[in-house]
Amino acid sequence: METRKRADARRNEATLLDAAAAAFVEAGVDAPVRDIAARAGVGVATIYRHFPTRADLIVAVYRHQVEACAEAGPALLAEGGSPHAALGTWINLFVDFLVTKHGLAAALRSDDAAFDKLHAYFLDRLVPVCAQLLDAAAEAGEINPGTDALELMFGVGNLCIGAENHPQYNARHMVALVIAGLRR
Amino acid sequence: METRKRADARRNEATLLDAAAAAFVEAGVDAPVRDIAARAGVGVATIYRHFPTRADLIVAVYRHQVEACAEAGPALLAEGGSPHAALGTWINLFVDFLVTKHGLAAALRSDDAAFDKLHAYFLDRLVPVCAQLLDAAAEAGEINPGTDALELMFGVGNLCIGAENHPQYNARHMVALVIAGLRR
DNA sequence: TGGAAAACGGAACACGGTTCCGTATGTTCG
DNA sequence: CGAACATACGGAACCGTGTTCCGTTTTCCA
Repeated sequence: METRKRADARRNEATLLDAAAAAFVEAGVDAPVRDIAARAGVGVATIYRHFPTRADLIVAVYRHQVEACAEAGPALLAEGGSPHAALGTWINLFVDFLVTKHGLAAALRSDDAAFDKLHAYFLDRLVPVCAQLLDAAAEAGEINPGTDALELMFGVGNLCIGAENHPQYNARHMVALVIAGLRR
Repeated sequence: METRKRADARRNEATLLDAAAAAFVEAGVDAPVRDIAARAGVGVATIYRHFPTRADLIVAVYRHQVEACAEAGPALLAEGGSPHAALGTWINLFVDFLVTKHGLAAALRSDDAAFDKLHAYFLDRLVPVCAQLLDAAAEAGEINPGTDALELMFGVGNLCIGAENHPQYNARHMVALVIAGLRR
C-alpha cells in the first residue's frame, strides 16, 4: 500500500485547495502565495510542500472541471448532430471555462518553466479530445483536414487571454471566426 | 520654441534607445531595467527620467516600424487587388512585426496599467487602418460586415503570443483561419 | 568664470517567489 | 501509556526586479 499521509497533512491540503480556489476567484490564478497561505491559515512553506509549483496547485483546483470538459467531447459527438457543430460547441465549452478563470489563459500560454505541468496537463487531457472532433468533422467532409489539434487549442487559448477585462473584446467572436475558417 | 534639452540628456536618450533595442532583441521587451541601464552605461533612474513607463520605451524603440505598418495599409489597397487579399497581406505584416519582437504581443495584451500607453499607441495607429481595410472588403462584398477592427486586432495580437517559442505553434496558421472565417 | 538649474548614479525601498531551519505534532512500538 | 522517531509546520531570510529618493555632477548662460 502507499505510505499513509499524516492526518494534518491531508487536512491542510484540503484547506489549501479551498483557500486557493477562493483566492483564484478573487485575484486570479496569480494570487500571491502569501495571500493563499494567510487565507488557509498556514505558512507559505506548507503550500510549496503540497504543491511544489503553482501549476500543481492550479491543476489540483481545476482538475474536475477539466475532466468534465474532456468527457463532454465524445458525448457531443455521440449525440448524432453534425461533427462540425459538435466541435464548435465543445470549443465554446473550453472558452467558457477559460474566460471565467481570471488569468488562467495567460498562465496557460506562459512559457515559464513553472507552468510546464499545467501546459502538459491541459494538453494531454484536451488535445486528444479536440483531435477526435476534428477527425470526425474532416471525415464527414465538413472541414478541410490538416489542422493540428494542438495548434487549434493553443490558438483558442490565446484568444481567451484578457477576455474578462477589456469589455470591448469578446473572445467568442474571434473563436467563432476560427471555427468558421475551418469550414471547407 | 520648446525648451531646449541639455546636450547630455539628448545623448543619453539616444544611447538608451540603442541599448534598449539591443536588449529587446536578446531578452525580449521584458528585459530587466538594470540590464538596459548597464548596457547604456547609465543609472536606472536615467531610464525612468526619459521613459517613465516601460511602455514609453517600447513605443520609442518601435515607433518607426509601427508607422511603416500603418502606412502599408492604404498602399496595399491602392495596388488595386482584392481588398480581402490586401487585408490578409496587411494582417500578415502585423503578425511578422509581432512575432519577431520577443514578448511584445504578450506586453500588448497585458492589462497592467503601465502598458496602457503601449496599448493606446498601437490601437490609435493601427485600428483605423484595419478598419479601412475591413470596410473596403465589406463594400466589395468579400466579407461579412460587422466585424469590429479593434476586436480583430486584439485577437490577432493574442494569437501571436508565444509564437517565437513553442515551435509546434505557428501563429500564422491560426491567423489564416481567422481571415478565412471572415469570408462571406 | 560662477552659480543656478538640469540631469545623473546608485543606494534604498517595496514586493513577490522560494528556501531553510528550528519547532511542533502525529504516529508507532515497546 | 509514553517515549522516540518521522513527518509536517511556520515564518524568517534570501533573491531578483521594479520604483523612488537624494546627494553629486554636469551643463549652460549670464
